[in-house]
Amino acid sequence: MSTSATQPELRRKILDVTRHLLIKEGYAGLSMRKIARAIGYSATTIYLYFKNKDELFHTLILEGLELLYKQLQEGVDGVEDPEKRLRALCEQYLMFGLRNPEYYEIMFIMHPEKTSRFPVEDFRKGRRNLQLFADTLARGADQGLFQVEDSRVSASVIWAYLHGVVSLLIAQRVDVRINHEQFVEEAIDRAVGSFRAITV
Amino acid sequence: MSTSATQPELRRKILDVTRHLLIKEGYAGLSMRKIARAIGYSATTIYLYFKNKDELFHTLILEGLELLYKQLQEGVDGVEDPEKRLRALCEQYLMFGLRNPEYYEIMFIMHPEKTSRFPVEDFRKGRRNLQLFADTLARGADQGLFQVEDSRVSASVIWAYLHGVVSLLIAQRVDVRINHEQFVEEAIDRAVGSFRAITV
Amino acid sequence: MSTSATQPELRRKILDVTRHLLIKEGYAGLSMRKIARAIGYSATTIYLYFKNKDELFHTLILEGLELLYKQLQEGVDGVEDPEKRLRALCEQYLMFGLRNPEYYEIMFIMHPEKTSRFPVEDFRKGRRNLQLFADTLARGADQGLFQVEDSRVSASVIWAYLHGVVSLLIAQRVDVRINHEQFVEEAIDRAVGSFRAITV
Amino acid sequence: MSTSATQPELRRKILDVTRHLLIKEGYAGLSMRKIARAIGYSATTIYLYFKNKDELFHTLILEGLELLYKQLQEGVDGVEDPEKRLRALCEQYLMFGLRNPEYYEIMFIMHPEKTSRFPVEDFRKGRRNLQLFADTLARGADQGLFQVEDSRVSASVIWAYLHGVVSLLIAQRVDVRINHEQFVEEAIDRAVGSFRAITV
DNA sequence: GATGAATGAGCGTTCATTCAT
DNA sequence: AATGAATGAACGCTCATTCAT
Repeated sequence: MSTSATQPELRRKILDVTRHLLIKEGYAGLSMRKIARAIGYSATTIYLYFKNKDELFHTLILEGLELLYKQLQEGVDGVEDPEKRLRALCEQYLMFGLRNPEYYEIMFIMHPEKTSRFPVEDFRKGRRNLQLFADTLARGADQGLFQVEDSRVSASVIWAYLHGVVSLLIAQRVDVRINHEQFVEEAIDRAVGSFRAITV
Repeated sequence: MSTSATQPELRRKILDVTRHLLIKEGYAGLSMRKIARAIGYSATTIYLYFKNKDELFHTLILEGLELLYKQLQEGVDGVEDPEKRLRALCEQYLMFGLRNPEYYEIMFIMHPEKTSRFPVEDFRKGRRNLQLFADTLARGADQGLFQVEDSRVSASVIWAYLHGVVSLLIAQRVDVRINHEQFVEEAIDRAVGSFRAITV
Repeated sequence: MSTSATQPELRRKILDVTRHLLIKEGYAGLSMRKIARAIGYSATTIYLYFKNKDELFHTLILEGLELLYKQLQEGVDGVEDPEKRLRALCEQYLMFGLRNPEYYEIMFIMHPEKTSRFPVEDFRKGRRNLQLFADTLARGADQGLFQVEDSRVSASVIWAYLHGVVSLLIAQRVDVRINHEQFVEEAIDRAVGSFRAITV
Repeated sequence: MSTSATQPELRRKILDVTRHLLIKEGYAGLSMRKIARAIGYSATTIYLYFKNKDELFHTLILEGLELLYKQLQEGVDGVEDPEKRLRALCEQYLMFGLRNPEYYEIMFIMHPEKTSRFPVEDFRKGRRNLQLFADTLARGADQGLFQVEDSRVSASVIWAYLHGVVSLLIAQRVDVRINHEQFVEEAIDRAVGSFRAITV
């Protein structure tokens, strides 16, 4: 698929190390040489496993999107009630973002100028995640539980909310004197609640 | 305040040009030499007005925070009704972000690796903006209109929501097939609505 | 002869592929890895057949000189008249250069910095080609048909003429608005004619 | 004209050093770093005087073409007799090539793959030199002294001859046991002679 | 008040080559 | 007979920054 697989463990190591360096350095600050130093190999070696920097990051993006999709799916597996499903999606999304800030950074925060160089395949994978939200919203709307006009728009709105929460936390921009768990919980509550149809 | 102020107009020009270049080039793509070329002075000259690149950007961040504060204030000026105030704050915040993506980028999106080098002063200025939300929420809660436990936490939540909306839009991550105005409007509606106390 | 000959067909394939790649890529743009990819073997394999890049090219140079010699010989085979022989040699030389620009490039155009590393053997082979010209000139002079003082010098002169024609054409330096066939023909005519003894 | 002139002597020095390194290293083997080392400055400094490697070489090419033109012109200045003019042009051309092998290398030997990146301006300058030959040939033909059909074609032919002589000598491919002066002289004699109309 | 001159560090990438298997 | 794994050196180039004037 990508440059001959040669030694799978090292390939894995490169991906993992890159991922972790991303937290400290960010995309812009991360160079092939730094990655090489961190894995204890020469910079040239990385090119045995990835055609170039873009491909390395593209691989990480795909992995992240895949992982997120799996976690979202598992989160809703067997859950029938639309609101419970929606809540589960939100929780899974936040959990994913907070537990995998490195993945999150390249997946959703990286500047579009860089992003645009990656194949559309990525975007398709990304949309699949959004669709999970849209489907759940649509189903809830059908059952009269959610107040939704256009499920795709609403899914984007809730995604934006969650994205805001994750990215502020990752960037350590939420005041330290605030209880982060309480913050996250309230964010979920209100996000989910904002879709609830008022039933008198 | 910072490096001998010598010739105020030039200092201003540097800041403005930098800000405008930020839109086109992004932070990573912006170099001192490019700024120099754009203002028609030598690169060295910039160092007469700003100690280094960090300080230049730090100044812009402070300006942005100030500008945002002013716009938020103006938006609520004379508006008494808490919900209308909250809505106005949301609208102003979004408008600021979407009209000044350069400011927004360095203020709220830039990687912490960069940010951490900036003085705490910035964060204080940032908190002042959040406080406007908190105050409005608190006032609404006092009047029984909002359902709020800890106004600082809730302010952070609504800020996160708005931040999500702005940053997805700036990063051009919102599906082009979605009506962006509708998206923004719904985002505001739900965000504000999520604080409304249910009054039967 | 050079590095254990192991599997003759593969050795042959490496040489041929290299030769063909030379046309597209030129010497500078040609790397061992590209050759390896083109023959469908690993880069390491080439080193089983050739000590290093130099030896590979050296082998090609020798082959080229050999091929040129054969073609020159065939061209004059059975031709008795000195002027016709000389003309045939010129034609064969030009034909060889224009039909095998890859060979020609490494044989006669490549920078001496590279060439100097090659064994003198090559130059001996090269001289043999020149000798064909010298012999023909000498014979013509003996018969009073050519005006030649030192046949080796004169052979070098005519070689230089032909080399100029080939290398300008290969390097695409001859104005496109000029009829190249006419150019080549005139070049041969004058070159041959310049040796003709004036017989009134 | 090209990157700010800053310190003219250093700019000159870069050009001269590059020119001389070209003999030893050839175009392909010559790097910005090598040039930098040779002038005793950092590689970065070169970029203060030339936008990039291409511009540096392009400047040299233009200089060379200019210099050649001047020498050709001076050589025929005041010379009326067409054959003497033609001979003078040949002599000047050869002298230029042999005395400035570095200029000659980039002007006429460098691979077209590189050449094509240079502006057409260069080619125009190059054609101007060829035109001097063509004009002289045409004039001689008008006077019935030269046997010329198409002066542009014939000029190309004589240029090819001369180019062959220069490039073989520069590349040190002419047998050392041959008297080079004799070789050059004979080359000129025959080249010029080949245009002479046979007058009985 | 402004700049010309210069640089060391770093970037992504390619290369010929080696060595153990 | 062939290769997978790895590397040091080099490439063209850009960057933020310094310093003397």
